[in-house]
Amino acid sequence: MDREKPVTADDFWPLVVEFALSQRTWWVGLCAEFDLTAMQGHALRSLDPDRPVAMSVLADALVCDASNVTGIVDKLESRGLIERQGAPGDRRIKMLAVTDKGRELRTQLWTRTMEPPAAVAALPADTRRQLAKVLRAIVMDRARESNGPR
Amino acid sequence: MDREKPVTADDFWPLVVEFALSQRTWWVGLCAEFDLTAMQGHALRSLDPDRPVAMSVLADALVCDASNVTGIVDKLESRGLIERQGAPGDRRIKMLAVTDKGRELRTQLWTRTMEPPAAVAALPADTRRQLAKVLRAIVMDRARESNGPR
DNA sequence: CGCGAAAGTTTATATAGTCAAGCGTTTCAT
DNA sequence: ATGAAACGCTTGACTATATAAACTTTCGCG
Repeated sequence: MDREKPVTADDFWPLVVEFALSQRTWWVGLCAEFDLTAMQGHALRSLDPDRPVAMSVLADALVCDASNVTGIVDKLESRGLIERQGAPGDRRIKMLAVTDKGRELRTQLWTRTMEPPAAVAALPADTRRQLAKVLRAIVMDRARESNGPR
Repeated sequence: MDREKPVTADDFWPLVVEFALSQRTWWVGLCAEFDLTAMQGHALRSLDPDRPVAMSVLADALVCDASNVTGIVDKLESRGLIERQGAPGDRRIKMLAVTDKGRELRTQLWTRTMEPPAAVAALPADTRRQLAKVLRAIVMDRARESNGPR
């Protein structure tokens, strides 16, 4: 079974890509457990129950168009998970607040999300720390690129 | 700028989730450079130019429904990147072959994909090798889980 | 006041994902 | 061999998501 093909340094990036791809179905499946689509899950995850944000802020966080957020928010709101609220001082803005129901679901989702697969849990703390460093660097790298020249 | 918040081992898994989100837009953008959607990119990437496979095999690789693959393959075929071929001995099966044009595009896509972000390229080779080992274990773990009890 | 920009929504079009039904083939038990 | 069941792929209906354009309401500012 385990063909002992040696692992080289150049395997790293391809494996990151492979890993990222396997992420997709994992997240979709996780969200499905709560009757959420992947984007709805991301949205609920992004929202801070203690600090409502404008829709445009959520759009930025999800890296998607504002018009798109309308539909996603519609769905979450129709399920009573979040609420559109007016913003003081600017009637154009709609602040997104997480309801109690939403807060609870969000916690459950978070709990499930944080259950690492066996292979991850088995990693030595030091390795996890190293990987965390790399991932953070990549995430920040990408964020800088996509926010780009301000 | 760089706030020196220390990275802990427990940051790893949360960062994977974060990474998943940033990965989405990265891949979508990459594929868009070649006028491919994310799934079309995945499909083209999955197909082996030297070894045609049945549509159902591609469906498994993409972890999506067979009916879905029909449309994706339609698009790729209409652009002349792949071809449906009959299978010897079973006329139900359609084998997917990558055309010369598809082979070339696939190579370009692969080349772009394999350009590691600066954060990765900067890692010492030994670190990359170590981390590659870890990731391979995780990826294989996931694959085992989703293919499940055969 | 009046102009332009911003925040959200709406509409149209295209891609996906799911599920059910359909069609031609193949397998297999009898 | 033959008929029922299983298989491989396609279709159709429905929903979700992405993108782009037009539109509404509101704000900021000269």
